[in-house]
Amino acid sequence: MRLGPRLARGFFARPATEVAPELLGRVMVRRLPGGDRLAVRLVEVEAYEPDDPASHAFKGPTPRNLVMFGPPGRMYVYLTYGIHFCANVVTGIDGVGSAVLLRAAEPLEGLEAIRRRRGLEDVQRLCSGPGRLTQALDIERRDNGLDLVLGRDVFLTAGRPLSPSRRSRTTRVGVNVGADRRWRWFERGSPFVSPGRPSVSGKPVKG
DNA sequence: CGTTGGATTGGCT
DNA sequence: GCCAATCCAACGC
Repeated sequence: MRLGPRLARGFFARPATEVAPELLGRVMVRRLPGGDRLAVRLVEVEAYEPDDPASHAFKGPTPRNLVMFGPPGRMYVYLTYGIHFCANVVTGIDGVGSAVLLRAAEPLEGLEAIRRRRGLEDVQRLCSGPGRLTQALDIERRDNGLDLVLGRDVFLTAGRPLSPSRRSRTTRVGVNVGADRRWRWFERGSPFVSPGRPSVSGKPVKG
């Protein structure tokens, strides 16, 4: 399986809506304390821009979202619904808050280790959602702020990016404000994409 | 200081 | 389809 070279800082130093679709087909590598290596291929992402009311960064820096305002290429991890962690890649320029949420992936390496972590056999559901992906890769609060460009424990490699014709684009999942923005991208036809339902234009997700 | 609700998931009706 | 789980940042008083 081709991992390719690491993605460089410059790759992330662009608007989230530009970086997000180009992350499809890239490989996320996770080195576990025991030495095991996990690798997954990204198949679903969402962009969160600075002027985006759905973004954690919309109202300015807070202790939680501070990493989003730091340099690009770092990982922003937060706890959602008190239960699940979500992993993002920080994008744009230092000092401005933007990121790409990693929503789903296809396991490439360490399948059995991932199955054990998830307590689940079905390959298609191992990483098919933001909370599932972080559980599969053992990403939690302690990993918030890790540098994906220079770090050893988590990083991204070139993989094989998807041509635009193999990408699909919709509104984002679970978003109530800024629901009209079509900032979710995924690999067309992939069985590893999350089952989450995109927001409907003009209507909130819930209610 | 008390309340609210969320970039979700899995289990149950 | 419905809803509980479980934390805590954000916000109102």
